[in-house]
Amino acid sequence: MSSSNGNNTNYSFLNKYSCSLEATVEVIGGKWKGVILYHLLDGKKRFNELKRLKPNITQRMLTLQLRELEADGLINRKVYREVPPKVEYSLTELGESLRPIILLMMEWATNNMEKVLENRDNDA
Amino acid sequence: MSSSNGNNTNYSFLNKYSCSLEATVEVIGGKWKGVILYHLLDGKKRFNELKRLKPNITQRMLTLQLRELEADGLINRKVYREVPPKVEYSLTELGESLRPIILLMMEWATNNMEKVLENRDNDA
DNA sequence: CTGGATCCCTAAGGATACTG
DNA sequence: CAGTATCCTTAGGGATCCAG
Repeated sequence: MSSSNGNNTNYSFLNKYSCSLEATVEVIGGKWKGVILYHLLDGKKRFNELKRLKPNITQRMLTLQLRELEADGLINRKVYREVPPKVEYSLTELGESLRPIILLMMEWATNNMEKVLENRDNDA
Repeated sequence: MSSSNGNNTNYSFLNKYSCSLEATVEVIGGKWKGVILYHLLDGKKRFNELKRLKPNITQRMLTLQLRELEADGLINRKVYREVPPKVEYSLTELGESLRPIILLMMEWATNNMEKVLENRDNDA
């Protein structure tokens, strides 16, 4: 039994989150995290590349979200010590494991978001 | 061609969101929305049932999130005019369409959240 | 039982300027 | 180029009490 070794090594994260879903939402739920991950799905990107892909995100927020994604182990940050500086972000294996979810979320919006907005308008 | 009829009826939601993913995140990204949807996956639930399933959500927040989900057309709210009051929430077809995403998010956390928390601890 | 109304507070996010 | 450092605003969320 998994609980025979004193502390339960599996699913101990449920101490922090009362439900698995909460955890995933927290990990990719930041306003820009999902989008960043999405853009990294097709390969590594430099800081300014990401900023160009999302012009309405501020440098500050981009940096913050990248740092959090890095701290969670979802992305790698590779610094090239040159002048001018060059930093490349890429998905870790853990980040890669989110691919199906990201793609499904993209697809869902494409197929259903119009309806959602119609519904909102109707009872507005 | 889809653009031949003057205004593009498809994907007009991209005026509001610069990326499909942002849209989906907004729809299920509320702190409790995903969890509520999850609990509705296996059938309709009453207000207090949901509250019992998530004791740490306040009545106010539960009400608010339910209202938003309803406004987006993801859930139905059926009021039984009796005393005491009885209200049942259930998924609409649109809400049902989120099932694969919800389940995938659950599964992802189960398989990967431990690693995420380890990563966080390590560079904390 | 299912909320609504009110008050409050923190953390998420944004604007702007500066820097190695 | 790839960030920090400040300052500021707001919306998300919580606590509590009231009500049909």
